[in-house]
Amino acid sequence: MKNGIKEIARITGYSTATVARALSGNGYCGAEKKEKILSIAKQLNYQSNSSAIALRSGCTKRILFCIPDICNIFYFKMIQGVIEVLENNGYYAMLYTTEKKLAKEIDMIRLLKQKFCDGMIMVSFNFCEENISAIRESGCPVVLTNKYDGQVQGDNFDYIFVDHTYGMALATEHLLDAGCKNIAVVSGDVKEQTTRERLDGYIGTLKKHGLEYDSSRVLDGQYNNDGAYRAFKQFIERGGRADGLIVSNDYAAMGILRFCHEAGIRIPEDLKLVSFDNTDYALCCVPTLTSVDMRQYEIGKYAAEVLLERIQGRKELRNVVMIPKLIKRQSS
Amino acid sequence: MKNGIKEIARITGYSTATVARALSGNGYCGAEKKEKILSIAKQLNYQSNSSAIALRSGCTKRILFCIPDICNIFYFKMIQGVIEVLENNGYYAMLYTTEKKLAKEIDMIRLLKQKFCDGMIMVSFNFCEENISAIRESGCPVVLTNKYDGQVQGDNFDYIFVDHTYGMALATEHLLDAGCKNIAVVSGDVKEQTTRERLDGYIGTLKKHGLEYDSSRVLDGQYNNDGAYRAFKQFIERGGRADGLIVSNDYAAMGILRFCHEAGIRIPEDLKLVSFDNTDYALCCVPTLTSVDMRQYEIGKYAAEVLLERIQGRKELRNVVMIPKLIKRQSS
DNA sequence: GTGAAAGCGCTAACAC
DNA sequence: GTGTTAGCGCTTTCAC
Repeated sequence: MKNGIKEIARITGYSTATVARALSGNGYCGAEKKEKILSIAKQLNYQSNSSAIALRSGCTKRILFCIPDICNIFYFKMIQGVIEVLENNGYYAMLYTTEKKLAKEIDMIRLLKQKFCDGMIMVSFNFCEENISAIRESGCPVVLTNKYDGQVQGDNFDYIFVDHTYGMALATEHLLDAGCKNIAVVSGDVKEQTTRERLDGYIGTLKKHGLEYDSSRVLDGQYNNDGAYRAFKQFIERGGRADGLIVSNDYAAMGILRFCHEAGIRIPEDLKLVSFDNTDYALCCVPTLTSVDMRQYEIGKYAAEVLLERIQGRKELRNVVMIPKLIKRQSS
Repeated sequence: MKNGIKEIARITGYSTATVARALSGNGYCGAEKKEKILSIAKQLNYQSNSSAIALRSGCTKRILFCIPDICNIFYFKMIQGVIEVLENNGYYAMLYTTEKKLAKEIDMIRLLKQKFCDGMIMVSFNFCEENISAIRESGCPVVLTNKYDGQVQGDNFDYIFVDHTYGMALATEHLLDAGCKNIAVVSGDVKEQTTRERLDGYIGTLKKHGLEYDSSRVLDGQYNNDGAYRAFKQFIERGGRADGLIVSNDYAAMGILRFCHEAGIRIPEDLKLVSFDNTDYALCCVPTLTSVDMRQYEIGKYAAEVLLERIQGRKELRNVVMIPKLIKRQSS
């Protein structure tokens, strides 16, 4: 069953060009012919073929949005930001998860190169020689959501990022203001860029206040709920003491709340808690969580805007840095 | 800058057919020629054009996965189920959010008709004449994740669903077993199919035990956190009493936990709580939540499998019903 | 105003 | 083994 423009042309006896003109509204077509064509098209339940249009026009009107993990509340607002901007500009967003795997990232870049999409927004924890050079080779518009220092003039990618160091400084300052003397941190693997950047903010702030940095107070909670629970539990059981705690994200903070409940540690009386991300879940906790808003919505929004500008032909580099914001609630 | 098969043929002096054979591995091509072709292809950074292949082959190797709301933990495991199956079969899943809007659903069906994808999995709270007839007209393979009674032999869609009535019966039975005498429900709008199906399970179980159904104990919490919080708060403040509560999902249950904490209602001592969905967040709460697993992972998995079978040519209808499972935890 | 024809990049049938 | 050619469905000159 084929029912393209050709078929309508055959039935009506007009040329394919005329049919195309009637259907698209571009170019002239007599009123009578147009009516007949539209009626036949409706009857045949005609729909244009998106692959043919993409092939012909060289533009798909879609963009690829790669995130490490779709099952993570952190990305909710970022996704919304991206989708809103694209939708307002007649583009579709296709979501893909890379599961933090380089091979999957490379696969997505390959897809991009195959003109599957007009551009890509990529969230990754590991921008390295391999994926960056693949992005360069693709020659297609790309926006990264991390800082990337090796960018050079003429590159085909831009980046948007949030200042993790500053965010951590905000959290640390806040706890110091609240009178905390021993601030512990439940974070992630220091091999990750984000973890290191945040650690800098923590150490820097302590130093600024003339306080000593004690590495035994910095725990690896793997950015997740159970990891945070176990890391802090172990810390306390080994005799660690803290009156302030900074946790990598709201989900992990829920693990801390759970442990503290079991251990009889009162929040905020015994321990003041600050987490990151300021997701909707920060409001659902008992107590509600003080959290550093990492501007996810704006990241998504600007990433999409910057990408569309590139697609529309901008050549100069464009990078945006977002400033985190501390939202105070019951937990501190 | 064009660098397709034609360009490689021009440079090497071979025919496009030979180049295509060398690149795809289909058909014969002399070793020497092949080597030269591959080397030039690499040099030119050649990648096949996905639109051209889709146009030519009539098959895109992608499927559209439409969900009402991507920012909802309920869908996490369903998404994983879908992605896993598709990935194992060489397909890509494209995620789209319809925001519970009929117009967006219709738009997605239009995309499907435009051969944007080979098939579609659609989650909707509102299968009606309009979207179902659009699906029929599309003639493309589709799987719905709700029960749809109007299906007829020859239809191009299948459905997978979970028995909400049974799930609600499980929850109600469990609370009755635990000794509850007054079981309240925080659910959603009865205009929605799901809400009505669950209500049937609640009323049916009460009746089975010779208990009276009191509609004032069934509250509309809009399936969300704040809605549940406010609905239950109002209920209690107006003098409502309950020793058992069934909440529409884990996220909403967190709103109940928050209210109970404020109101000094102890869980499970004063109020036994059962929620739905059994997401990871049920384990993060204090206390951990008894929750009815709605088999989201399996729904996603089977939806993808059934869809692929359709794409591969199955003509008979295929419908699957999943049985929910109660997972007992601290809250009851 | 309308039609004929070329071509986007690829593949497959057929010829040699 | 390799080349020629037609055509997937659409758009866009260009000619009439």
